[in-house]
Amino acid sequence: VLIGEVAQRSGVSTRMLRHYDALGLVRPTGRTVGNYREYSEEDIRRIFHVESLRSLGLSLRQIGQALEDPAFAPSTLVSDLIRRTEDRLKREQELLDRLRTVDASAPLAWEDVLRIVELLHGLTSPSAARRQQTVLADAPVPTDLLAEAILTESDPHVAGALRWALARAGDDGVAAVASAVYAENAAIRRRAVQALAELPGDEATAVLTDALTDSDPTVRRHAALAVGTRGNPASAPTLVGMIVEGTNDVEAAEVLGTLSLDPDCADRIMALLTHELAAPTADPAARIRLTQALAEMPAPLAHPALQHLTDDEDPTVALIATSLAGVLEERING
Amino acid sequence: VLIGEVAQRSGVSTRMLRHYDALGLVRPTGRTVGNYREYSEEDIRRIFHVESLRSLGLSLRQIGQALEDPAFAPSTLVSDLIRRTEDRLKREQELLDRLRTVDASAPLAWEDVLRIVELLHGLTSPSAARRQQTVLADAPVPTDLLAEAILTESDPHVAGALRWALARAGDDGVAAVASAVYAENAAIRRRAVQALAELPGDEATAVLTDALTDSDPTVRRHAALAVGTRGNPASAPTLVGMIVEGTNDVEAAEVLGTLSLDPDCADRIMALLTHELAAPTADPAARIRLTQALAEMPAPLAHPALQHLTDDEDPTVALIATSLAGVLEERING
DNA sequence: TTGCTCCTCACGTCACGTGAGGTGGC
DNA sequence: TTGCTCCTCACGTCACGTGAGGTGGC
Repeated sequence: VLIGEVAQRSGVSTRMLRHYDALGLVRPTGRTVGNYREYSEEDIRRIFHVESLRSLGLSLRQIGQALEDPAFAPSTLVSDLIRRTEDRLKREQELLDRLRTVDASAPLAWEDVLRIVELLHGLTSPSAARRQQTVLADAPVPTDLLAEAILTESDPHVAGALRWALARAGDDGVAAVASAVYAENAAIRRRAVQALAELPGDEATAVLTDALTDSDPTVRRHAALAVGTRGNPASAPTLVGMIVEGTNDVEAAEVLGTLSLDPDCADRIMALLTHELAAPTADPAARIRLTQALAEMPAPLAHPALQHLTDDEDPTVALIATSLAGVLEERING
Repeated sequence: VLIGEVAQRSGVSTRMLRHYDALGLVRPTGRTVGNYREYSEEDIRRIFHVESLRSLGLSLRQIGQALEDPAFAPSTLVSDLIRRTEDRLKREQELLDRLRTVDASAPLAWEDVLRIVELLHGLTSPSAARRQQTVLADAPVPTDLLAEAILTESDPHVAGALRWALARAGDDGVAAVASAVYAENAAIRRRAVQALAELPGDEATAVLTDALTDSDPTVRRHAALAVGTRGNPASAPTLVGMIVEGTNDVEAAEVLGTLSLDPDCADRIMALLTHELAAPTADPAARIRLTQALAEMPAPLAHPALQHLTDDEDPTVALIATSLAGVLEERING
């Protein structure tokens, strides 16, 4: 079989078949009288083997070794190829993300492209200081970049700066992070809720209210503090739970106090608090925190409850209740 | 600033800085008396611009144009880069899949690698005939490759051959496709259920029973036929539904007949069938199919029901009921 | 004088495509 | 004779690394 037909049948160009010959990869069995390369069926099978190995990303040199050297085992090379391919895949994915971000900014000139790329480099720098500096620089960071950065930032200071910048950016900040409240990754949901907590407006409130039923406790707690501050009593059970568990309990108690400016709501919160205080499973430290939380409630409701706790069987609770009841009395009388 | 310091500050090798100079990309502003390249701060800024654009995948030639030619707009090039990157990403992903499959087969020699790659090419060939031929060839296809192919095969004939090969492969076939019953993609779940339907054993039955509550109706129906055949009465409502809707109704009726060999089950199925027949919303064609299905039920139960339908207000139903009741009488007496 | 940095020129990498210039078989 | 296939040799691609051989400033 002459080289042209082999090329047709195998899909390998005549140029490459000659190259394989020169490298010694596939030497045609014979030559015609006119010095034409003459391939046997066995040669052609070998060409297909070469192409098979090429489809796995082996270099021609590696293919040569694989087909010649019996001591050259596949295992090491294959796992090496896997590692390298994973690497390239990751880099290509990062490149694509970068390109999409640039494209989304609809640059009119290459200067615009350079601006975005530099911002991007700053925001994804391994140095937290550099990231911080990029956020706080004079050039405002586009909202979508801020949102993206917020959802992946692990350094608390930089995260704070990013949230501040997002809040300053205005209305579209909410839209940019809102969808992340429904992300699969809990860490992303937490960051989204923290960012939304600092953004005003009904839209943010609505999404935060959704987050009250999140599967992740930290998300629920961030949402409860934010939503409670905005006057939604649906946050009350989570806030009481925070006091019981001792996570951000002081802040939670304050928010409950704010919510209690509404009389109906105050009644319901008092019921929750006294229920937890009376629970047989309540641990002493939790009962102390609950007692302290009562002081944030409206005096007419809190005072009788504290009065009742002054002869609690836990002496610490009794002591705190006595003290707080005194403070409330002064407040009422003074 | 001399070239060495520029290289340090920018991270670009002196070799490349000279190359940029030769290409005219970044020409250092001056030369020292000793003919050393002398870069200005402006030159260095330009180097960073070049690196920014390189991080987007532009070639040096494209960077030259971008920085020189004001008419060379980013938009076209950027979307072109995106398209090419998506392409490469896809190819890299396919390569990685191939490599992982090869690695999973733990090849000891390159011949083993070649075998797997050729099977893989055969199974993913765009030609259905080629795929079919690969499945039916003498060399048995490893179970995991069969499973993968089954879940993506769209040609019904090839799919049938794949399921047949999987059933012949023995026990680990179930394990290989079972998890796909919980895949997100409904088409994959359908294929998994169809494959499991042809596999014997309690494990397959358990997974198929799970699929009875799938959100996709086709998945539920395939599961109901399979699970019903294996004697699980939980499939009955779906099977009756298939008769009402006229999808695979004959087969569904047969399976209901088999289930009715158990007297308790027969009573429940009769209740479902007569309930549907009496439903005020039942369409005429559905009532005909339900009437026909009664003939598959045990004669002592089916006969009175058919007798009652002989004076149905739908004359077609009445006619069929009369005829089937006659057949049953013959069967009872004969 | 010794190290160091810089210079230019040029080859090698890797898998090819694309000629140029020439020849053999129908 | 004409068109086709084949031959060898060799340059170009693209972003580099790595010399060789030489020079200027501390």
